[in-house]
Amino acid sequence: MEVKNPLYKNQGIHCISAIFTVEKGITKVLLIKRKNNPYKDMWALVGGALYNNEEVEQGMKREIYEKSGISDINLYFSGIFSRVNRSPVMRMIAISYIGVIDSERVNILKDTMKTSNADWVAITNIPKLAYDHNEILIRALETLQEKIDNTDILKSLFPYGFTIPEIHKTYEAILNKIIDRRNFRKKLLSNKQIIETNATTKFEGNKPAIIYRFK
Amino acid sequence: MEVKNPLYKNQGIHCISAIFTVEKGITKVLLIKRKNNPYKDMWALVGGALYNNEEVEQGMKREIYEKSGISDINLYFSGIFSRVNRSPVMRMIAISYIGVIDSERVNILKDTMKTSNADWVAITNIPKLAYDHNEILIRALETLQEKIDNTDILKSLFPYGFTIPEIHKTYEAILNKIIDRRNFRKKLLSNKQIIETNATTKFEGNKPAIIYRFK
DNA sequence: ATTTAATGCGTATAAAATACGCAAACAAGG
DNA sequence: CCTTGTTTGCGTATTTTATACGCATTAAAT
Repeated sequence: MEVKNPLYKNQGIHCISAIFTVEKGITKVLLIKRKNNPYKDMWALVGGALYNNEEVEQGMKREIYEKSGISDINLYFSGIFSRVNRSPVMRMIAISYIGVIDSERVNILKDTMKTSNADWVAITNIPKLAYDHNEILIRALETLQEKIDNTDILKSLFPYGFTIPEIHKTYEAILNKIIDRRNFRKKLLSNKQIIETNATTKFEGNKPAIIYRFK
Repeated sequence: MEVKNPLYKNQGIHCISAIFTVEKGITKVLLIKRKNNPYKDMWALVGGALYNNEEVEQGMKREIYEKSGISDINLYFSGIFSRVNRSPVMRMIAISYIGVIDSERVNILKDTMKTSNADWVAITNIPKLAYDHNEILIRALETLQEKIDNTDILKSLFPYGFTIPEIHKTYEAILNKIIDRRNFRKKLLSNKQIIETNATTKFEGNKPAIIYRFK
């Protein structure tokens, strides 16, 4: 069967991911620099067009892998962006997800088929991005805050273990507000997924912190 | 600019809505009977293809209006369904929303350009639907339960007022579990959006109930 | 030894959720 | 007219969760 109605021909899906990390209490997002038009040489969130032979989440992960090298990441739905002229090329509807990763665990590809650069950029320092990616990023930050308590976001940030002060600082960075240190500890340790190791930090000029890890 | 890569040509978006109501403690969803192929004469959720000149939520509301006559409804995002062959015609990605309405407030169109019938069907009695709409409906029911406490869903079901026993029964129907009557009352009345009228129900063989309404 | 700074543990209070007792209001039936 | 059956409406007691905050412990620096 062939569709005749031109009202819905040549639509496409953009799979856009806001990939976050937190470095020393600074929330950052992965941006790539576009090699091609449209928006050549502009910074953008990671993403691209969905292929006809793949599902949306699969397309997200392929784009993430192709443009950053990241291959193992959990994604969470964030939003849909369908302004009619959001792409100058053809009608494209963006579906956006968020993901979180420990930036020290991965080496980001700086040059690929379609990107000439890539970097973790503090969310307080975001330039004008391609397409409507600034808007997508704003929604992504809200999603990040909404999901932090009921997903493995914190776990993704500390694959090798963490101290309570470390993870507390990260939590505050994501929520962008002060959380009582002692109450945070209590809530965190009531989580059965967290186990204490017998290691501690050392040589930092004050009391060493116990290292925990996620099951 | 023209897109050459055939990997993402001729994709389309399905805007699919699961519109719910609750009648006497029975949760029901609006189904329409398709007039055309594919899936001619099968029941389906309300929806259709997004036009190139409209945004997703706009397309949802247009489809709802065209196929049911409902024109005033709040929608909440539910899910994305992108199985490669979910449509036999061309590559279509479904975006689904839920909405809730008091079925007594509207007259559903039974015959339109594209539908030969329409009805409120109890969720325990859903037939095999067109496309992947059974799957979309399962997700929609989850969304309905997730959103009931933090949206105007209950308000939509009682546009003219309600008694506590009525709304309690509806709440239990949606969550599909027993909620303590007295605690539900307390929680509901702590909501500042609810005001007491000086009317009560009458002549029902027991104590009359006070009629409340939403601001 | 003392100071300084951060960690780890504890208690007290407030707010929200849950469990459940019981009187008041009405219709129906003797 | 009084009793029975049923549902509404209001109340209290308990548990759980969230919030506020005091203070001793540990280690480096002096």
